[in-house]
Amino acid sequence: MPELPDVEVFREYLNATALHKKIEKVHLTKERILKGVSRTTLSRRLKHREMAETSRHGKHLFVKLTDNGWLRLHFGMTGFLRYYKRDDKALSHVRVQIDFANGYCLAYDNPRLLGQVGITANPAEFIDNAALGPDALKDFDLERLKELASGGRGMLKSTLMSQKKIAGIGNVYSDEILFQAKINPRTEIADLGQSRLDTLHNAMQYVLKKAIECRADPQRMPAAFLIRHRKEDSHCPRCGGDIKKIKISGRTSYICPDCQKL
DNA sequence: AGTACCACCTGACGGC
DNA sequence: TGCCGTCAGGTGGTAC
Repeated sequence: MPELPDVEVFREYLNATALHKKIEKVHLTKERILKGVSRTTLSRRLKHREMAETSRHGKHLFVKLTDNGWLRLHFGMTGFLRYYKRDDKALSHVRVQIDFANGYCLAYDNPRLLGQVGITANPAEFIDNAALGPDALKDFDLERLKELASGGRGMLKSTLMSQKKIAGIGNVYSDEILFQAKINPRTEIADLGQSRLDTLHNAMQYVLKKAIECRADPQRMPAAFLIRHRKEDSHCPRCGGDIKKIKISGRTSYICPDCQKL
């Protein structure tokens, strides 16, 4: 699930719960989730410190530790955060649990283990090393989209989902953006004229902002959002036609063939 | 460079 | 009820 809007909501959640609290202990139940850091280093970096601030780039959440680098969280397909009192009923797939002195903890839960937990000196360094593109919401103006369109080739949907070109958009929100912009996901990016690039850019900003506003919860999103109709045999909220499920590079995509003509 | 496909994991769901 | 195949919103590697 976690794409840019979801991770932004996690960030706000962490800000509202776990910030500025003394860390007492770190429980790591699945070492596999760690990336580029050892169990002991993770524990040493966190212990006796506090989470001072957060930042997000694409689907990565960064948490600054007082005087000691940044914790990095990536959520894969099934990760999420939960802050609760330690004696409350435990979640089923907690991979990292950070205990605070106040008796509460922040749990990183991730059933499928496809995410990553790491430590980095600072977000900029990680973003650079990973060669991530600009954040789709914070750093992606119309000019950058035009640059991307003039430089590259390929299907629009693949471009939107490429983290090295634009960071933060995944399968669900690329479908949503293309649906709102009325553009077919197989459109060649080089074939987009100025007016459609403009439309696409507006749709990106609108969809991502609106999704965050709705706390990344499809139920709260406008009825005109495709995300509420991601199943077979459903109807386009705009024209009433049949929503189609197609495969693009092995990923499931939902489109309205009438609104999104090639 | 782009694309298709597989692998990594586990859980949910539909069909039998 | 239970077993089995299929699929899932991410990413990275492979071969073409």
